[in-house]
Amino acid sequence: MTRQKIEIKKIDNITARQVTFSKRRRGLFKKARELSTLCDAEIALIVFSSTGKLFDYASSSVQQVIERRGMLSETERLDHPSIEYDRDTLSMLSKEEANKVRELRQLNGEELEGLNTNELQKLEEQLEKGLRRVSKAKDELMFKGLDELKRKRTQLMEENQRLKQVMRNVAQEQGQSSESVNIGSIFDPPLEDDSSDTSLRLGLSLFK
Amino acid sequence: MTRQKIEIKKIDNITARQVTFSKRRRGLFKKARELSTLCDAEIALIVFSSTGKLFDYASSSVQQVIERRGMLSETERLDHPSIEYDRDTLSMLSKEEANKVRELRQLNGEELEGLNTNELQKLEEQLEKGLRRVSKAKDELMFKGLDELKRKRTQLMEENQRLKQVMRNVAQEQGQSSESVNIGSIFDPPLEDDSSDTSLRLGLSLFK
DNA sequence: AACTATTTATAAGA
DNA sequence: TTCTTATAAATAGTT
Repeated sequence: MTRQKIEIKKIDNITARQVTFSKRRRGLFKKARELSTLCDAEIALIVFSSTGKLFDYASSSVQQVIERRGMLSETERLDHPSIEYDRDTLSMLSKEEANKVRELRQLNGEELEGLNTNELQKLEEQLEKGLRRVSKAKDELMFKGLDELKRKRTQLMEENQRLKQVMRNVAQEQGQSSESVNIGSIFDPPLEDDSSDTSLRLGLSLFK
Repeated sequence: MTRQKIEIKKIDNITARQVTFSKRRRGLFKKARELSTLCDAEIALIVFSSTGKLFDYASSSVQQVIERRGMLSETERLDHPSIEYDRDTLSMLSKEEANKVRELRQLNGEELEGLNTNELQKLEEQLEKGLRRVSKAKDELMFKGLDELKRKRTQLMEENQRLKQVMRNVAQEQGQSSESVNIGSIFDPPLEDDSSDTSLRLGLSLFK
């Protein structure tokens, strides 16, 4: 590709091969990153050198991409058809689907023998559909829910501390005097209502 | 990269993004094939477009490469290109690194002209290192930290509820009688130790 | 690890 | 989509 055009076949010379591997590997990973960034694609790239060394890259995580791929049916993998997904119903469906998927996975071969091919076909479709939804929900959760979770956790810890402090005050005062305590105030700064925390619940439901 | 140099950031225009995806995807897969052939490397490449369409390539089979990767120990997988990382400080590092990476990515050509080659080289190395750290930190967060946060939140909410209930009891009793309240007990059931949890792995097994 | 002559990839436009 | 083309980027062979 430069000083001289090369033929794309295995490089015999070991040193030359390693040099080329090193150069081209960098180029390949760079291209993968660029594609991911430019086009908002989810990418996993796994490379083993001829010496067995592993190099990998993923826009999200290798595990996640592998799992996502695993959720597609064989047909989908071969034909790579597009999958459109409905963001709006995602959160409601994810828990339900996750449960369904879990149940289905627990069915073993023997239990399935009672079903006919058509029923199995439907079951499989349902399973795959559910898995895809779960996968997408997980994507959503991971990229959006985490910060929210952290915030919530901090909030809870703070309130917890407040509550404990008030309890200590109460205990102390009960033990020493009869001075009244303004207990009502501890209920005042309520936790933000959970209903505003859709993505959090969505996320959590996946892992239960 | 031609008629005009482009910045590596998400392409806003949908049409342009799809065109670029299509072109660059071909390029990426070609490079992957060439690397595999020239250097006798085992490669798997999985790409999901932003519309959810799957494209994949493997020199052998995707499944085989995934399995081979899965056979490596976690240490081998995490540490391979000379990155050691500290689990305990990971969450702090990841944000810091993410910021660094973001800043570096935002530097455009003009800003970089002031730096000499050596400095650019270092900058690039730093960037790459940061990217790898961020990627790994994300893995960790996603697969371990999330569940931890979730559990913590649940625990905190439960304790919170307990505390509030006791407070209500106290308030009620103070308002009605002078019967003593065993306040000490509310400090008894401490937060469960974090190290014993396995629910995340159970949950994730759904996806395998 | 650098250099550089060429090939290759590709952004924009048709 | 496909092609064209000017230019940026990658890289094979060299040092």
